[in-house]
Order: sequence, then C-alpha cells, then structure tokens
Amino acid sequence: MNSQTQDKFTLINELARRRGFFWQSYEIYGGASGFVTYGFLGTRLKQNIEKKLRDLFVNKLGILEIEAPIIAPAKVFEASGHVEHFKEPMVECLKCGRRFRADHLLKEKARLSETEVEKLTLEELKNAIERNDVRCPECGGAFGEPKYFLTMFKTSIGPYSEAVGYGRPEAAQNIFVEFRRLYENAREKLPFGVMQIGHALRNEISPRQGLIRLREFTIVDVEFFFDPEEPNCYLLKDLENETLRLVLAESKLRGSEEIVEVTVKEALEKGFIKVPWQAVFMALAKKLLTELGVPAEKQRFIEKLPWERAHYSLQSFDQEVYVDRWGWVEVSGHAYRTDYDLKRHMQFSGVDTRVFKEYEKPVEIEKTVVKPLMAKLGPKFKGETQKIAEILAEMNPEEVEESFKKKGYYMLGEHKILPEYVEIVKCKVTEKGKHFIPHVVEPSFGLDRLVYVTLEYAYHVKDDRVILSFPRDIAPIQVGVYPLVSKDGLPEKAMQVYKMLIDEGFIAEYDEAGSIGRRYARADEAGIPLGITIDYETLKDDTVTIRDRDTWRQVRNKIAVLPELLHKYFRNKIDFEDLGEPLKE
RNA sequence: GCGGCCGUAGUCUAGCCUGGUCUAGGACAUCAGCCUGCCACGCUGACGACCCGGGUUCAAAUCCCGGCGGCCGCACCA
Repeated sequence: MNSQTQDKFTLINELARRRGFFWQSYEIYGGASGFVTYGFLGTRLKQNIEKKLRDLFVNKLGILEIEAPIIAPAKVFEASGHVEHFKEPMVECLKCGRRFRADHLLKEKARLSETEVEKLTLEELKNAIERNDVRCPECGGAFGEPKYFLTMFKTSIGPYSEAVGYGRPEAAQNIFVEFRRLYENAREKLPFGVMQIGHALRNEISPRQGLIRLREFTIVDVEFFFDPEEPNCYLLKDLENETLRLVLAESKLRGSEEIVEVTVKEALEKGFIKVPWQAVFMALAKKLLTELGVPAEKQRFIEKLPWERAHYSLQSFDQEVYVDRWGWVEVSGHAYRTDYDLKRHMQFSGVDTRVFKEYEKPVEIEKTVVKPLMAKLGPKFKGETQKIAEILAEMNPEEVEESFKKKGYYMLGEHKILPEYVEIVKCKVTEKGKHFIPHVVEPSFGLDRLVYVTLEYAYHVKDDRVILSFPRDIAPIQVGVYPLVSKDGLPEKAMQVYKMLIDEGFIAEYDEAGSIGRRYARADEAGIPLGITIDYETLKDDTVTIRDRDTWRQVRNKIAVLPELLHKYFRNKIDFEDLGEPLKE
C-alpha cells in the first residue's frame, strides 16, 4: 500500500468499491459520470444518516415529512424561476473549440455590469459580442452562436412531446407547490416546517468528484415557514450559546477568508445572520456534522455574496467541511428564501398561497387598494376575468403602481395589466386580521456529501490497518460475532449468540472464516463498533469477550446481559468500559 | 466541453516502446479444505482480467482511429 502518496479521496473510493459502500453506476457499459450505486454497507450508512436527520428535524422539532414526485410539469419550474436561471449562456470558439460563458466574456471585455448582462437574450448576447468584437481569449478566434446549456433534465410527460416536464433540481418546490394542503394539515399554524428527502437531478457539465458532485443525488430540503413579523424562534434559548464559525461576505469582499467565531446570540445581535430561525438551523447543522464525526474546527459557514446567491435567496450561508483533496466543500446550504417561492406560485397558478392571521382586536384603517374595473377587464380576459380580478384586488398597490410608472403595465403571471384596467383607490376598512405570505428559511443538505465526509472523518490507519471509526449510532453493522476457532462446538455456540442478538433487533454479522485476527481486521474496515468472541471459557460459564473497534481493548461479560448493555451502548448511554470486566492480557 | 496523462482479475501491478515465445505473470483480497486458543499466521486448491468498436497485419494487450470512462489543469457548480 502506498497510503502516503494517495489522498484520502482515492483511498476512500477504493475502499468503498472493494467493501461495498458505493461505486460508479453502469460499470458494465463503461460507466456514466455523475451516477452512483450504493452497496450493502453504503446503503445502510446512508439510511442511518437519514435516520439522524429525521430524528433531528422530524422527531425533535416536529417538522412534517413528505414524499413527492421527481418529475414536474414545466410550469412548476417556470414559476420557481429555475427555467430562467438554471442555465448558462455559452459560446464556442470556432477556431480552437474552447467554450466560455458568454456573459462572463461580455462582463470583462465590454465592461457590462452583472445585472445588465443577466438580462440579455441570446440574440442580444450575440450582437453584443459582435459589436464589442469579443474574441476567444485563448486563440483570438471568432465565436459561434451563443447557446444555453440548461442544467435541468428535460423530458416529456406522456406521449405528447409538447407536455414538457423537468426532473427536479431540488426537493423544495414540491413543498411550495403543495403548501396550501400542507398548511391545512399542520392545522393552519405558523411557524411550521416541512422536510423532503429524495433524489434530485442536475445535468452537471462535468461531474468528476465522486459522491461530491453527482447528476442524480439525494437532497434533504427543509422549508421552514414563519411570520416575518414574528421571526422569533422558540428554540433560540436552547441554542443561543452554541458557537458558529462564520466567514462573512464583507470579509470575502476584502479578499479574506477570516473566520469569526460567535455564539448564535451574538450572530443575531450583530446582524451577521438576518433571521433567528436561520441561525438556529445553522447551529443544528453544525451539531449534526459534529455527531457524524466532523470536528467543529473542520467546519465553517461561508456567506454567499449577492451575485453568488441563488435567484430566490436574500441571505445564504454554505456550511462547509474541510476535506483532504479539495479543501472546503459545501455539505449544506442555508438560504433565506423569503416569500419568493410562494409568491411566484401564487402569480403563476392564481392560487392564493397566503395565510390569515387574526388580530387581537379588529382595526379600522384607511388603506390603498387596487380596484379592478370589471367593465374593462371582462372584454379583455373573458372567462379568466373573475380569477384575475380577485388576485388583482389582493396585490400590493405600491408594487402595481410602480410597475405602471416604470413599464406602463403590470405583469400578473402571463397577463398584461394596463393602468386603465384598474383604479387605485383609498378606502376605510375594518380588518379582523391580515393575509400574508409566510417567509421561509431553508436548510438543505446534500446527503451523499454527508456520507462522504462521514467516511473521510471515520477513516483511520492503525498499525497499517484501516479502521472506519463511524460514530456508533450510524455504523452500518453494529456487532460482529465470532467463534475463536471453528471447531469444538464454538461455531454452534457463536451462532446461538448471533441469532439472539438479531432477535433483539441488533444489526449483527456472523463470521468464522480465517483466523480471528483476520476477522477483526475485516470488521474494523467495515466499521463494526463491537466484536463478540466465543471462546473455550464461554462453553464453561456463558461469558464472552467484547472488543472495541477503535482501541482493540476487550472486556468480558455474561451473554445474558448483552442485549440490555448493548442497547444502552448504541444509544450512547454507556461507554465501552461499562460493557464488562477488562480482560487481562 | 477543451488540453495533458491514463485504462490488464475485486484491488495493486508485470508485459506495451521493439507485434509472434501471453494458453497474459505476480501480490493482496475472496471462496473451499487443512491448520488456527485473541489481532491480516501457514499450507493445498479454486475463482478471476487485456474498457468498447473499427482499422493495419499472416498475426494486436502491444501499432493507428473513434467512442466510453478515470485523474490533473481550464471552464462549470443557480
């Protein structure tokens, strides 16, 4: 083994393939980049990490879990903004074949701003490139037609190709799309959260980083809805003294990656994090990673700069973990999505996504409203008039007026509303409460990346032997049962112990192949925390030895007390030393 | 997608330059048997590979072309 020369990524990928954690899919046909198959051990490891996420979010915080389709009608991702934003304009040099982001080139050569460039259509990009005589920065060649590369997987639903569908690039939209019903299921109370664990698809241009970047991967999206006027978080008290290591956007602007370590409380007081719920989820994410075996000093939260943020986000932090090959790698994203998604789905679907909150006392106020003029709307929009009028009446008058001033019309979904269709009037009303769109903070985890960092931090070498020191509550196999030698009735006795443990609900493995040392070594490599060995003394007094994977120490105890002690051990209630009497060498 | 390097059993590798002696050698792992009284012991045996497709040639693991895949760099990563 040349473990000195190979980095951990290589070592882990080899081990993963050899022992059955994961490998590249479709190997017999040459493999396909960006797709992975989990084997027996990997599947279980992943399930156990999922279980931890469920325990944290669903059991402890009362977040509701759903499971929804991967394929969605095009409309969903048009509304979410993904069709518009989830693509990059690219141009290819006709001479050398190199490809570049058209917008990046223009930004540099034509000195256009980020926002200006983003608005350009393909046609405009092409003209701008010609006008500014932008040429290939590598060879000076001319460029071909700019083309979009859409990073969503596109398909058609049913036999009609015009029924376009997309593979979801995130699990979040299912939650926003179903918001009405989910809110009802949650008995119409804020705050509340919904989680979805499932596959997502992103047609990455060149995914070459194993579990770190896949085209099909498992995402854990939690959408937490709250009233922006009451952003306070009832968990804050429990977590306010947890520390967070932050790299703030302002440091990044100075070109520094300086880490400020603050408590959750300070981060909020100093305005580093805008929303209390977001700070709390960040603290929970840190705890989760720590429990997966990543030390706090190998974690940080890095704030995204405005132009790095997703289109829906007002403030974003990436939780990063330091890995051997690439340095800091994102494992979760924490975005303040505000009311962006629900608002967009309201505009596109025409379905009201607002919630109602009753005031303690009704208030009489004078307010400005948009009054739809049915006589004008009717002839124009025919059958849809009623629906349009209802939505218009609920729109924010300032927003509508501003749009009239700026553009001369207002876009309600795909309907163009001209100023003469409505009146903006002041009137006195008694309000019993208010309608509003809840705000959302979203912690979002890449489960495959969690699996990877768990493996990397579990990876240890002791006396030239590989040990995967998984935290005991996520180990794919909990106990190994071994006869010291495979003769004299020891295998039969060991089998009895094995069956008893299975019956008690443990994930156990029986192994009698090869010498005892070899079996211990094999078990260490699969990350099995405990080994139970049946020896000649067992036949006399029903005691067995219990071996610790990480220290190779052994203790001895009665078979009869194993179930209770092991249950406590795997729930982290007792330590290895409490499992029995130390064995004298 | 571009450029460089690369692709031989589950893993690591010999052979490739200089085509034939390759029925492709070794080590580790795995399986079976013996052995084994606590950390990859030993012995015997078994399983198991030239990435795919074309071409050149009497003859291709070896030379050429294309594809697929990998690593590194560029680009990309909402």
